[in-house]
Amino acid sequence: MTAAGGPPRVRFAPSPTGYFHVGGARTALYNWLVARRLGGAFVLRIEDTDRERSDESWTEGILSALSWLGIDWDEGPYRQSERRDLYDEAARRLYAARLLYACDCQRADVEARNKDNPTPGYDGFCRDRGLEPGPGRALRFRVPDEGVTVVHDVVRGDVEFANSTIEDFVVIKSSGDPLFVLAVVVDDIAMGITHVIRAEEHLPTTPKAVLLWEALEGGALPVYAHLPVLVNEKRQKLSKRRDRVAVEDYRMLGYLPEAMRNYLALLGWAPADGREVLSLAELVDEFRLEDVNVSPAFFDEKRLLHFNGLYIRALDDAEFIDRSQPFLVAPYATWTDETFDPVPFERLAPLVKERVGTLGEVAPMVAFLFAEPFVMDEAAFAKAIANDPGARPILEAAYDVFSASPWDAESLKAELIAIAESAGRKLAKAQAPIRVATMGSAVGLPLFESLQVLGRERARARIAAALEHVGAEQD
RNA sequence: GGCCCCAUCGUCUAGAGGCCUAGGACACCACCCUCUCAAGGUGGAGACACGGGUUCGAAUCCCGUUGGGGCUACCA
Repeated sequence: MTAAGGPPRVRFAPSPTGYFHVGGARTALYNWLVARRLGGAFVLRIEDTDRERSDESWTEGILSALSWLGIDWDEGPYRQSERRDLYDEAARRLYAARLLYACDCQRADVEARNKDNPTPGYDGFCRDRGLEPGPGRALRFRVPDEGVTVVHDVVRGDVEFANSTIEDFVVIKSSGDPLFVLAVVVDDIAMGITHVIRAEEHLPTTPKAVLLWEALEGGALPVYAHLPVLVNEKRQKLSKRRDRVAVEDYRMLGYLPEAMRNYLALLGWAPADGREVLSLAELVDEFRLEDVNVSPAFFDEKRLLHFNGLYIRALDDAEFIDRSQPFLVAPYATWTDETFDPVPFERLAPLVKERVGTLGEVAPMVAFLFAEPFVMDEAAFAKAIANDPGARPILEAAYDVFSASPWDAESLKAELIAIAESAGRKLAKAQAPIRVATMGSAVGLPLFESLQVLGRERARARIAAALEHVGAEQD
């Protein structure tokens, strides 16, 4: 029987042993969606029973990443390191019921005995030795020799494990510290968890959890849901060491949390119709654990980028300007506070918004306005000016005409069209030298609006400088 | 090796026996739009791993093979 009826209580239980990656974020999201949809509770629990590898700074990173994603918790964060008494008590109960036994086997001994064993794992050597618990002795769970343990999983159906294939697993280390499988079950029971939603990699340990849950008389088993793993381009499970997929990295690159959330939600789940852009409210409303896919999904940054662009363009101008602020200072900005001016930025912002995939791309696009000294892309200069014999007359004409022309985008465009005509070029070809001379790049924001904001003096000064530069090179 | 999971375009997926000549999206290609770059529009190429069943009929159900993945710690 599984827990049913009533609002669900779910938990997200990361271990603070490294940076928070997108796989964990997806798991947290799915848990959160289940809780919010059914009016349940989302419990946050830090699984730091491994004192060697756990570090408080990783916990802080997890908390901040969750907050950034808009995933809030109703209880916690609990820390397993502070709940030691509960695990000790559970172990005492299990030992008293003769479900646990002490073991002093060393790994090497077990392996030596298992040399010819076709089904390796702990061989039960200490099962009936009657060793007293104590320092240097681990406590193992006595797994039934026969029968099967079934894991009822909403996404995978029933998964059966023959008890004969489950070894007598350690529950308390020889140091006396509890092992995660015990801590998890004790906590899930104590916290009234109704749904255990986690990554597929935990599926093999789930029968052990079920055995412990029953041994501890935890009542109705939780509903299990093992989500497909997220994989890299080589189809391997995303790993903190191998793959650069920290949520924090995406945040720093200028991804929007709502875009990340939307993308993550679609990794292993899709709404009934073909919609892909879904608001948080829609996600909460439509997400169903039963509809989660079973096969691994590749975390595709290209697709994430697409979603991010969509979300950025959907921002209204004022919000875009507001959200860009953190990305207009170092290390994104190549200028100093003294040379930055919010007014020109805000005037070009609507044009910037249409052209960036991440907020991290904003600063480079407007750097021509603020960076001192002005930075020139030498390759673009060579192509559009130095190696183009027609560039000089165009620049000279622009330099002259711009001295008196009305200074607005429309007039500037008209002037350049006239210059292009007399140079026998189309506007697309004629604008290149001016663009490179004034903006330092062959690509970027629309030229005329940019010139208008740049200002007559600076525009002409840059054209003059380009002329001088090309003159020097040709001498 | 053992246990377990998975298998639709390169990628994320729709598809729950006839609606499939397999739909959408990203990426890719072409064209249109266009002051560059984007964005946008139109079109194109691109998949049911294989073999057996079951059935009047299978991408959908069953079995097998192959392939991929996870776990196999006194990590989580």
